Amino acid sequence: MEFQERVLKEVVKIPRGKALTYKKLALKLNSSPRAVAKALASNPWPIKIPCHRVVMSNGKVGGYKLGKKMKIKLLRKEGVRIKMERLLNFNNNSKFKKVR
DNA sequence: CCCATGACTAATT
DNA sequence: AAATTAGCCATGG
Repeated sequence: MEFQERVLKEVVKIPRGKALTYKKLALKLNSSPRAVAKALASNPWPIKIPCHRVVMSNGKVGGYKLGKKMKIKLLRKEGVRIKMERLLNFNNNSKFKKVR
């Protein structure tokens, strides 16, 4: 199974209004955050796959194929609160970052 | 096969 | 607190 496919399979599991970091994805896939990011950057279906729910480990939103503006807009639309490109309530150790 | 390139991170300055 | 630096690993040339 291709690496990118493994990444996307995980990404689709992220619930609405929540976010996962590149790092956590990488750990789960025994890879590196950079490799994960690269896989998402070449995401063939930026609409179908919710890759906007993958953020940086420091709480900043990180990049997006269609631009940060769009990424933030999508997250906000799902109820995620963001200030200065940074997610709020980014302080828990649960599997997914709970926001809202 | 070798090398450069990132939607990144952690440690250091 | 912001900027640099050194690792990271899948991918494409």
